[in-house]
Amino acid sequence: MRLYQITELEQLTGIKAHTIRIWEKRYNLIEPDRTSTNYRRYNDEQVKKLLNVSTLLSNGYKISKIAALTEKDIHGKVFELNSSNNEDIICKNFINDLVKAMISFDEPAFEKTYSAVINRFGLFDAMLNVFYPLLNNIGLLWSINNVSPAQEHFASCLLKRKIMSATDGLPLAKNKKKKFLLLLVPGELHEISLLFANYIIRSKGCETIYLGQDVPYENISVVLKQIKPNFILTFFTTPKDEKAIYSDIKKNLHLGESIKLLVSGSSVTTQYLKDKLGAHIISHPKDLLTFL
DNA sequence: CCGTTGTAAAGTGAACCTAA
DNA sequence: TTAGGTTCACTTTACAACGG
Repeated sequence: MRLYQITELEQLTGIKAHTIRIWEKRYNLIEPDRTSTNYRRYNDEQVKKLLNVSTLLSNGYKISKIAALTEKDIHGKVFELNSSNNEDIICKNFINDLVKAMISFDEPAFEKTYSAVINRFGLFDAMLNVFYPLLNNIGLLWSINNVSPAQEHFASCLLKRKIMSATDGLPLAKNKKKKFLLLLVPGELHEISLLFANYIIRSKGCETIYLGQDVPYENISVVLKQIKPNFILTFFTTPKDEKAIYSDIKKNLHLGESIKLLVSGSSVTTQYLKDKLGAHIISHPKDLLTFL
């Protein structure tokens, strides 16, 4: 079983490490094992408990009251809350449920929550309201080390599969005038946003050519010549400043006048690429919808 | 009834130490 | 050098008690 350090717990639950320690001290809320050097190490059950606690907390329960409850009571209360009607709370509960399923590699539970989310929001709003926040929570989109812990991997693989099958279910492109090429350049590894963008574009009836991640620059040139897309959409999520991104694009991507570049991702926060390359900056999935 | 005061709970900040 | 641990003191908030 994987053990978590307190900062990871902070990430997963959104509760400050300091606060977690204080709760431990004042209420014995969660008493983790310690390393030989006295560092706290939390197990899956403890993470789940804290997720439940955070759910109750955001529903107006006092920490002192929560701390007095048994594990079973906490579970019961959280279960009741899932039938509440407040949008924010529902999202938060969904996210917590998904994190819980994820850390215990519980695919059926993940599927169950996934279906509930989709039923409620549809794929588009589910992505915005639940799955992006989830991925942010687990540090996936902004992860610095490109080796994801197994649980992140598990969750992102499931999500990818879901988006792909949703995309497959869409009718074929009707609008042949707009052809999009979607890809990630070498070094960019987080494919989910790209898959989601693919879904959005396809759902608007436009044609897409999906190349996925880690496409060598030589291959891109070949594809460009052959299929002549109207637009290229790509994401930059690995931390890198925009000047470096610019020079990479300038050096490696030879776009003619006829191809418009669309860029997005957490590393693209300014208008720099727009000024330098005339690129269209997508800072939110809704921007993409507007663009279409 | 309403403003004031007291108090406990909850969370935060800072200092200082040790481990990684 | 940074992350994590402990402790104390502080601020903020909620709420009950009080007195006019």
